[in-house]
Amino acid sequence: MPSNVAQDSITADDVAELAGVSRWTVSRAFKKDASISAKSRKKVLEAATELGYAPDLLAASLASDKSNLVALLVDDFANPHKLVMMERLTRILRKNGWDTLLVNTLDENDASAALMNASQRRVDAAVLIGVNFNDQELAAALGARRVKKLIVFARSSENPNTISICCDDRSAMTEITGHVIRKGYRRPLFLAGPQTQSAHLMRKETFVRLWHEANGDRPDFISVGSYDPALAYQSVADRMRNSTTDARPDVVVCENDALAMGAVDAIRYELGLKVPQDIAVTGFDDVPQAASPHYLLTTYRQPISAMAEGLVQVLKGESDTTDLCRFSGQLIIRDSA
Amino acid sequence: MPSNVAQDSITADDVAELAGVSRWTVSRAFKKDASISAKSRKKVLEAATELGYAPDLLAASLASDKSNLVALLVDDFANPHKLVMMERLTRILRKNGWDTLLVNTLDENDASAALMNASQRRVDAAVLIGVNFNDQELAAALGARRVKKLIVFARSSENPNTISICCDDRSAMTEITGHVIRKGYRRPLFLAGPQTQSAHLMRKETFVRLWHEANGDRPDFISVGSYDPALAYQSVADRMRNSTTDARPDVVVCENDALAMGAVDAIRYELGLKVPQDIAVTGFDDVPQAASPHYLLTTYRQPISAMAEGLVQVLKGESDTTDLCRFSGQLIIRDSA
DNA sequence: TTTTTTGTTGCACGCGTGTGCAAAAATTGC
DNA sequence: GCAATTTTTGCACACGCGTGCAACAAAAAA
Repeated sequence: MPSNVAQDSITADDVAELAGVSRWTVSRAFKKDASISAKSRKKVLEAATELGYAPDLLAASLASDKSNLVALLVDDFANPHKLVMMERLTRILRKNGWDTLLVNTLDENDASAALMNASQRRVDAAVLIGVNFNDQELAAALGARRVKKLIVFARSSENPNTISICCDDRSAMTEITGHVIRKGYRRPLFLAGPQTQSAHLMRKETFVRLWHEANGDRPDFISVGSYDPALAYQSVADRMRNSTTDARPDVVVCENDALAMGAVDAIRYELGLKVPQDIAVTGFDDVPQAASPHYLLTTYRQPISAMAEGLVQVLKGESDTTDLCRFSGQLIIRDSA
Repeated sequence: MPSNVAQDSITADDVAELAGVSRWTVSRAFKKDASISAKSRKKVLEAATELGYAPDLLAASLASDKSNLVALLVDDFANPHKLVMMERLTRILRKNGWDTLLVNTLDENDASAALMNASQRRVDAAVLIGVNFNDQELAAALGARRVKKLIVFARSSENPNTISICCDDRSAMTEITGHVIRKGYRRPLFLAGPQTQSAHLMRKETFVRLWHEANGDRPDFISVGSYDPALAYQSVADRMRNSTTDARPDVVVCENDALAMGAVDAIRYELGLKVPQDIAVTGFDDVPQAASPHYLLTTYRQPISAMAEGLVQVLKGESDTTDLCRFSGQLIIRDSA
């Protein structure tokens, strides 16, 4: 090999030389609101285009201690709603300058290992959209100051060190309950997900309380180990197979659409009954499949985009923190109830 | 503030001091197969645990020119199969030391902008699991040496600068076609996705060719603009609404499950017909929903995990490159055909 | 024209780690 | 017990860019 000229990576120095300015001016040309004349910015950008230069975000992160990276922790890939959230979050984050590190926490025994790993990449924040996070572990991870901001998305969290961005579960469930009561159903069954974390109990408790206030009795409920339609199918089938028609619920109120879809299928294909004539079903999330003619789920749509914008505010440090858990969505009434 | 002691970030220097060794020994303690004595590694690791130290991956990437980061480009969030692939890829990549940058390319007018962005983070490779990638743009992005490796996952690509990891579409479709022919269907309709890229045509062309060889006639087909069940629903409904029973297809062979699910729903809820008695349907991918009693799709399961392991081989630079497009999956026969 | 103000540019230093090589220590052979 | 090995350790330098400040030029005011 004859010479040792720099081969692939062009740096700001190269651009500086070509543009006839200093390296720092190059840096400024790429920074919005930087103190630089229009003339030299133009010079620099032209030189950059000619050389095919783009700033190295790794080096920038190291130097500025801001990575513009957000870790997205997910542990529940059976729920199609996660796909919706990922799409919305990645898009809106990107629009605002953040990239997304997707972390699958299914294998980790605890989320803090994943958090640790994310922190090694200096993420500006970790966003949890999963379900199985132990509040104590989160607290520990934050205590060790491993990650700058910890945000629980689309779920309420009681952990004071955590920022929760979600819609008002209580008022949402109140709408659903009101609809169910108005429709005149008499024997509800609440289908809940994992009962391990307190944050998951809100929807159930709200429903149970409101129902009791309205009708005097306390609705029955069952829970499944994860938000998986197949599991919900099994649970509902097992539960109802031996019920007499009289003892059978006439409406299944589900914690979310993933469970509701399993419930609908079980009612139809396992019990041979009709939805909603024999048993009605409600969901939560309004996943795309909920609108299909097969399900036509009555459900509740969270304002994911607005919530994602709220997340951006938090990242920018411009949030009022107070209203982040009071987003309100929309009850979507379809045929299933 | 009285003193200026280092507050949050503990570096290798801190650990070195506590362990009584040099910073470079600390570095070695965290590197597998490094030349270091068991004794000093133990000392270092204990000190690290005590201080809560973890190596900074940003600085490491910068120094070593290896980021252990892979960009995953996705532009198709309506297809539930993407969720399966993301889960599998993130898990297996992580197990092998790579983190995943999730890039939503829905908004980008072209994938090369997304590639550029990923390259600024020095990703070791970009993995495409989307659909709307223009081969010319890919070539341009690679030509500018913006990204080290470009991998097309679960799709074949003719671009020579690209590494394609996928199952053998031809033999997979041959299995499906064989099943359809053996079942004795007479009037097939092929339901295809976007017809913009040549890589998408393989399944259709294989089916059409084999069918023609077997039965002499050429099957009809329609295509939809994206792999979205709702779109497939519309297309199938529009297509068949006015068909007489005789002219109607008796089997709809779909490019994947997302389309097949839309087709099944259209047949049932728009045309009021039965699957498979009136019209049969086949899919591709074996998404979780395909196994639900509502669809029971006859479909083809790709060996995603094995393919992901193949991807790891490529990342490690240990691949034989040849067999990467010859993975073979499994025909899953259910009730829909 | 001189002084003040505003706008623009250059630079030393730091961010936290890896690499390759040379010095030092530990181990082995005779 | 000494030399030849092998293992282990330390170090200068590099990675590419941002920050804060000081120097400089240009425009505005006097």
